[in-house]
Amino acid sequence: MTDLSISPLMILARRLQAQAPLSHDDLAAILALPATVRKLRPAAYILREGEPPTYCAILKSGFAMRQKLTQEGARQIVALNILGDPLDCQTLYLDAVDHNAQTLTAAEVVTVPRAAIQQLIEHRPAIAHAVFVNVLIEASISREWLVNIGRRDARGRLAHLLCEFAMRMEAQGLAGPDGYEIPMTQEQLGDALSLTSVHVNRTLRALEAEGVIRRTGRRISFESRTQVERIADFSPLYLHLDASRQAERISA
Amino acid sequence: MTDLSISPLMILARRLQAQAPLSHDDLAAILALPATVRKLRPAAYILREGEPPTYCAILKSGFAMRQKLTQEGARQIVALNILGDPLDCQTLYLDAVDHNAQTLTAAEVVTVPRAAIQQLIEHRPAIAHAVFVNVLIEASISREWLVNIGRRDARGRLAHLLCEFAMRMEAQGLAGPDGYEIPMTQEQLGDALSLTSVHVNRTLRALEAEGVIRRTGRRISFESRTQVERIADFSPLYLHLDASRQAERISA
DNA sequence: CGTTTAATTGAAAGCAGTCAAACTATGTGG
DNA sequence: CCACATAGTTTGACTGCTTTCAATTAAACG
Repeated sequence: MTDLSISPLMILARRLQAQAPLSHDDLAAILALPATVRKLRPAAYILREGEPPTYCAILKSGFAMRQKLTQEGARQIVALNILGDPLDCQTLYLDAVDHNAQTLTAAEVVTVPRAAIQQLIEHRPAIAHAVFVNVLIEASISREWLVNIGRRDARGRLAHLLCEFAMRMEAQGLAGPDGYEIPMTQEQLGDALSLTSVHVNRTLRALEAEGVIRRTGRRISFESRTQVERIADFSPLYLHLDASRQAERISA
Repeated sequence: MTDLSISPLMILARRLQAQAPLSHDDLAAILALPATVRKLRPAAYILREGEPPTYCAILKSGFAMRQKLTQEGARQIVALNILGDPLDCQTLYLDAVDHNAQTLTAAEVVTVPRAAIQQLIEHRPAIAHAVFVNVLIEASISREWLVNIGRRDARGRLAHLLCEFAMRMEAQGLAGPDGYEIPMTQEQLGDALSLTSVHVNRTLRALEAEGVIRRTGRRISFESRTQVERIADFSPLYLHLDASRQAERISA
C-alpha cells in the first residue's frame, strides 16, 4: 500500500495476480506495458457502442458502469465496475464495441493499447489465463443479473444488488463492517435493476423500515446481513471469489 | 458437407475457424483431441450448477439452453445454444459451474476433456483467440438479453428473441426464407423472456394477428422481417456475426 | 443564496401475472 | 383403430406490482 511512486500498472498486475499465479517475468512484462493515466469526470464516456476498440482501460479509482440504450431512449445498465476492473476486455478480440462504458463518479483510468495486451496474452499463458478468468467472471455476473432482473421482485432485486456490491467492495478492501457508499443515484439504480427511480426509492425505504438495512445519504450498511441475503436469495458462488482468494493466498 | 465419415471434432473446428483463421497444424491439433459423442434426450442435464467442470461439450445436433433457478423455484433461461455452440467454455478456467445446461430437444454432444482444451489454448494462440471470441460473443449476447428483459415490453421482447434466433439459425444454415422451427414450448419461451406462458401465448397471437409473423405449430416465419425488427428494436451488432463471416470467407 | 439535481411522497393507470378451464395435439396401450 | 392419458396451447376474468404523472422536500453546488 505504498502509493505515490507506484506504477499505475500495479493495479492491473494485482488484479491479474488475483486470478492466476504469475511469474516474475509475467509481472515484469505487465509493468513494462505502455500505459497512460486519464482523469475522468462523472458521466464521462470511456467506450462508445459501435466504435472500433483500440485500447484497454483499467479502473484505478472511482466507479464506472456499462450501459446500452434502446431506440426509445431507455437505458439499461448491464454491469458495474470498481477498482481494478478492466473495462474493455469484453471486446478484446471483437471488431466493434457493443455497449457503452461510462464513469459513475470522478475516476482515474489506466489506458493500455489493445495490441499490447493482445501480445502479452499471446506470449504469456499465465496472463492469458488470468484475463480469461476476468472475462468469465464478468459473464457469470451478467447471467446472475439476468436472473435478478427476470425473476425477482423489486425488493429481492434491490437487496441482491446491495449484497453483490457489498461483497465485491469488500473483496477490494473498499467496504468494511460499516458498509459502503453506493456510487449511484436512485435513478441509476433503477437503470441497473429495471425499475423506476420512484420504485427504487420506495423499495429502499421499505427495506429500511423493515429494519434490515440502514442508510445515511448514499451510505448503505446492513442491520442484518443474513436477512438481506435471504431476501435477495443471494448465493455468492457466481462471483467466483474463491478462485481469486486462493490465487491471492498463493501469490502472497 | 460430406457427413458420415466426418469426425465429430469437425463441428468444433468449423466453429473456431469461423472466429479466427487457423493453420493446418491448428486444425490437426483440434482433430486429434480425445472426443466422445453422447446422445441426449430432451431436458437432459449437460452441466449442473455447483459441480466442478471437467469436460467441454460442443453441440453437434439439437438445441440446448443454460438456466438458473431461484430459491423459490423460478427458472430463468440465460442463453440458448444451437449447432456448434460450445456449452461450457463459460467455465473453462473457473472452479465451479455457476449455471445449469440442459437440452431443449434430443441432441448430440461432443465431449472433450477440459484439460485437453486448456492445453490446446495454451500452446496455440490462434485457437486461444478463437475460443476467446466465442466467449466474448456469448457475453455480448447476455448483455443484450439484459436490455431485452429489462427495457422492452412483452411484444418487443418476444420479437427480439425471434429475430435473434432467426439470425443465429441462418448463420448456421439451419433457417432459410421459410423461417424456422423454434425448439421450445411457450413456457420455455416465457422462462427465457421473463414472461408467463400465458402472456407469451397472447403476445405470439398478437404478433400473428398484426400480420408480421406466421406460425404453423412451432414453425415461425416472418411476414415482414423489417417490421418485426422494428418492433424488436433489433440491431444485430451485438451478435458480432461480421467477424465470423469475415473469418469464414478467409478460410473458405 | 439562488439554482439545479436528487430524493420523497401520493394518487391513478396499466401491463403482465394468477387462477381456472377448455381445447388441441401427440402418443400409448389395448 | 380407438380410448385414454399427457403435455402443450388457447382463452377469459380478475388481481396486483410497478409505472406514470405530478408535486414537494432535501441536498449539492457554483
